Amino acid sequence: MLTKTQVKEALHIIEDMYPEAECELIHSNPFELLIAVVLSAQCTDSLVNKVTPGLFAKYHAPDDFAAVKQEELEQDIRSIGLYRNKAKNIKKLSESLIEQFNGEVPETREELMSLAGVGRKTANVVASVAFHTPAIAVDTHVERVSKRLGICRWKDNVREVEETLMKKVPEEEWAQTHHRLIFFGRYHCKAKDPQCPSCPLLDMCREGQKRMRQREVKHG
DNA sequence: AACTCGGGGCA
DNA sequence: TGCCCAGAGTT
Repeated sequence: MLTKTQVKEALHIIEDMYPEAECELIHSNPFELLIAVVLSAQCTDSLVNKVTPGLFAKYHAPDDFAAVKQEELEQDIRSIGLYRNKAKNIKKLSESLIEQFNGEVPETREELMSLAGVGRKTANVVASVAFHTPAIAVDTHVERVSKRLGICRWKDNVREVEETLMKKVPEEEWAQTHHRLIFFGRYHCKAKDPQCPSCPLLDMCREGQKRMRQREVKHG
């Protein structure tokens, strides 16, 4: 397990790898952020960012999504893929926002998670980005990178990964940590094809060391 | 913990 | 073609 100091160093190195890495999920209000995060499931943000300007020019509040016909909403988000499920999810989410919170996006993680179609990851993103509540959103990249590097244990579940990160990263860096690990996981520490030989974190990486040893054996 | 959902993008 | 993608709900 990496120490707090080692984690800090690792995050610093990652930041140098992606100097312009910024949060792509910034929206003018919590509702738009919430919808954008739900839309981003199983696809990249750049894809979602293609439809959100037009989408939010047309829909401004939960009432608008609740009122529109499902087929029409499907067409409005068709280009991001999985559009039938996502249109259905957004309508259900909007309806539960109206029912439970009078159409206002709640601020706590617990309240956010009580909404239809909102799980731990989405709740943490919205709580942290929109309401500046200290939280770390753990998605598949964050989880994989944390485990490979040795920030947390291999057997940790999402909740435990989250807790470990919160312990080892200063609170003021939680939001940016999420995005650093995402970029690193997406472009370098890839799920099926990690680029260990060219990785600046190799020296401190548990999984990287292991993979390099296996590589040596394999190649003689 | 292991499925199910299921479309666009890219090699 | 085949494989992946910044998840959530259900069993």
